[in-house]
Amino acid sequence: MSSYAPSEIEPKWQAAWADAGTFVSERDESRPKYYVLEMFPYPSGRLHIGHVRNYTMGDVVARYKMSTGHNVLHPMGWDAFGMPAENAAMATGGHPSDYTYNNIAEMKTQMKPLGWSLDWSREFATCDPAYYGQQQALFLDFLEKGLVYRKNAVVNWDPVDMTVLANEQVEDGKGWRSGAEVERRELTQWFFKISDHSEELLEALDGLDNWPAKVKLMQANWIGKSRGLQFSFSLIDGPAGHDRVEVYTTRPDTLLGASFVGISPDHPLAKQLEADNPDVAAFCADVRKGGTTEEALEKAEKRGFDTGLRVRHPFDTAAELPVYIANFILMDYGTGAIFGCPAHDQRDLDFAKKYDLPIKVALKPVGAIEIDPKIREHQEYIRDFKLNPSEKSHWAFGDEDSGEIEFIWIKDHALSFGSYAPIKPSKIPQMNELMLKIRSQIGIYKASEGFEYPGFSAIRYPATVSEAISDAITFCEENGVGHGVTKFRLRDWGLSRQRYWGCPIPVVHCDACGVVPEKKENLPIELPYDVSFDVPGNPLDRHPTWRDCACPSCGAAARRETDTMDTFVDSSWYFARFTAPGATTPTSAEDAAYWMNVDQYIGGIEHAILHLLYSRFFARAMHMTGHLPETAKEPFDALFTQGMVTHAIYTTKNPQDGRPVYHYPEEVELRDGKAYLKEAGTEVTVIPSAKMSKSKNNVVDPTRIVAEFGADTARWFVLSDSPPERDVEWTAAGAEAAHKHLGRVWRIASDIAQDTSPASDADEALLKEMHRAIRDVTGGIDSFGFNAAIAKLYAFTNALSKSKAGSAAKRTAAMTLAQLMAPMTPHLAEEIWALLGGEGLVIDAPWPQVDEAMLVDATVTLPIQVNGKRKAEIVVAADASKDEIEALALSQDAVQRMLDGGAPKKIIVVPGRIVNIVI
RNA sequence: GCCCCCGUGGUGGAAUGGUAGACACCGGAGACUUAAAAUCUCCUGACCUUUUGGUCGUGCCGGUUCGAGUCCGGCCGGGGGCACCA
Repeated sequence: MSSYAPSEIEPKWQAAWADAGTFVSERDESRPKYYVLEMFPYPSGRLHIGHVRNYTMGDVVARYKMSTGHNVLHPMGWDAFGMPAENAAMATGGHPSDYTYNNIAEMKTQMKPLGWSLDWSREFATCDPAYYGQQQALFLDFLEKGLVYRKNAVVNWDPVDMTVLANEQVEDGKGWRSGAEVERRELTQWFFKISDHSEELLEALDGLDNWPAKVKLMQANWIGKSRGLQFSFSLIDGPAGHDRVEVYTTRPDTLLGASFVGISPDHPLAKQLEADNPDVAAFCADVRKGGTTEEALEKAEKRGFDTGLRVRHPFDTAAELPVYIANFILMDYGTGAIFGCPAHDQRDLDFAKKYDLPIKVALKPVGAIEIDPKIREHQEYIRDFKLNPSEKSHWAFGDEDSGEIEFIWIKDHALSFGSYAPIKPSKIPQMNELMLKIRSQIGIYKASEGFEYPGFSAIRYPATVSEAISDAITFCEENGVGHGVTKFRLRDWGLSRQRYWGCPIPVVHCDACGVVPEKKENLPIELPYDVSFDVPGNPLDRHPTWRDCACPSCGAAARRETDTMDTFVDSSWYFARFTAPGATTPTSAEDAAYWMNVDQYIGGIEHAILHLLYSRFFARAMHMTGHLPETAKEPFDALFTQGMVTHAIYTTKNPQDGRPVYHYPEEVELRDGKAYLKEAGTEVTVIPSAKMSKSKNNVVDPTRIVAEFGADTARWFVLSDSPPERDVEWTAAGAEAAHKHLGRVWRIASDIAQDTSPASDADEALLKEMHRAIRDVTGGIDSFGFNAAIAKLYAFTNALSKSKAGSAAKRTAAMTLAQLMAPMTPHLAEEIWALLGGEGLVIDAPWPQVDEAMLVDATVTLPIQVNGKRKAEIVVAADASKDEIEALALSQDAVQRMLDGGAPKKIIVVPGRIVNIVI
């Protein structure tokens, strides 16, 4: 007998599907459509095992939906613009276009052997002029609708290379090539007005029932709706044109604790002072060093410059507050100016300590806990006591000598005060209990003595912080201090990139007419091929002729925009383009109406915010400009975010310099639970579950796996070992086990094909097992529980292998097994289907149906618990009454022993589940 | 720094609030074989116990419940994102 030979059967069935045109989708109004999409790849040229997992998950869904009568759209393309191609051109002298298209060809040859049910007839790359030309048309329509505009924005500027850097090109605040300290510099840039849609993008999240809750939460946090107070401090003797400082605060209830005002270095007042005062200019230049990321700004040491200017407190006109220029205030958020309340904000506290500013306590609890008046005298002890050094959110303040604690501070809940026992490590448990007690009372607070404004504290006995905020806004409005406003953290989407390998922005700069949109008939505005990458900066800027053009408005000589689009633009509508990839407009109405929305979208959690939010915005903008129907405003009906494929790293230390040396898995052998180098015998340190990285030599190459074991093994393994949303660790042993199992299935099926045994009384048990398998596998696929579905397939295979059933029942069971495996291991399934005489292709066969009658058992096993601990087990008829169950449960030896002659207090019988006896 | 997620045997993991460890890997024992490979069968959370059986056990500390891996509060540890990587 021959053996399982994937290298023979896989190409055979791939050819069969291709000949039958199985995966080419066409509109068919008579069948329900199903659009399954995996996030398309960047063409790195190297298929990664992570791609294999991502596309196999989509393939399982696609093939399953084909078997349930759906007209499935499952396309593939390339997210082909971006920096790696330019970096490669700079490093090796090639051209980004050649690099990209070669990579696409290479990756496609690596993808085909995996047997995914992709409709390659719809393939495109975002760097195809046919695609980006339509993107330019969309841009022009958006521009006309007022969805795009220009404004200044900050970029990372490398002063040596004279070029803009991406965040990933900034390392420790320095340019990756030049090593020069990066500066934040303003440039005029194009923006999409996504912020106009903040409210709607936030509210519509509620309707996305089949999105992971965590993605929705991340997006909601990103959009960052907040209610606060906007008001102005009047400036004392400010420079001309600056008589007040407008601030926005989400904590107006702490206004009485204000001790300084901070403005962004990019604030108009700061810029005025910068022009007038060299010291200010020096400070501003200094804080502009470093990258633009929020992380870099947050982590940077908080620094300020005392401008010498003073403002008046709106409620205490005798109090004057200093105005600082501070490096942690963003011009993009709120008004670019804040007031600092050190008593109730950690960052403000750090700042106040550093610049010796007053710390005014504005809030305190009222109620059971008495306030110790010594508190204010002991402010110098702030942070001198920690209840637990690792608990950053809890602070205790007090008298070091006596050990008396006067109050504690619980993060996010303003200040809480108390007077209680001395602190000693042994007392910490009691302290925690006390803190919990205080927690239950916090929020009932008022302004503390000494910082009151008549009328302000009187109104403030709200139950929660949010009520306090809302009361404070009302109070301020009534007293003519500012007004309540709603703000969003979401900023407009800057799409300009000063780079070559992207979609050119189709506008023209004319001396007479200004910024003029290109005419649609001139699209696509194609990238010139003859460019060089030997010097940094944008080759489009340096090109001798490309910029030259005629003004679309007046016809005079003009210059093209040389900025290209952010690659997120490319990926914000490709899903719509797949519905009509050849259309001469961005979309076609019939195709969009039929195929949209994406029924199931699958991709990495790393795209949870930006890509998905931008796509949601784009779908709305495309609807506003007539390119998508109203129903496609939320383009992804269901979203699934899958985990990474990880692999152990094998490392030893270089004896000379102690640096790590990374070894390929093939160089390592495992013995007695330890790892050794095969040649030298040196013991190797194993770092499990690490992200794959070329430099760490732990990348798994799918092409090699397919060559060694076949595509079905690779597909089976990436689905089998972990829940899809979690990371899976690739192990050689796991891959071999998967391969062995598929070989076993093949052998079992071959044996059954030869079997002629008559029907037996084991038939029913096997068929019952089969129906349970149908139920569980179907449920597993429906709920993205692929690993659970595969576990069930293992169990069913074991049952089939051991069954003494006759050949007819076994054949039925094996053919059903083939069908249930077909979404995961389609080649093997086709082979078995054909071997056992199945009609046509298994992919065309209707999905097996569960016979409910076959799922019912006559008896049921119930565990018996005593006080929640399992003590015995009883077998009862499925329809046994509660009384019968109770009686039988109580008669168990183990139960009698526990009862020791007494009577149970209570018996809980959960039918079909469990019995719990309370004694 | 801010936001989000995760934590169960030697390993990956399973478990509508209801028998923790399904299924698989590793390991062990056996069958087959001249032998090996392949294959097949059985065992495999820890501790105590001759068997029977018992105790403990889902990162840590508490809480809710007849019953908690699951729900709640507080931590600890690991990972992802933070707007020019895609």
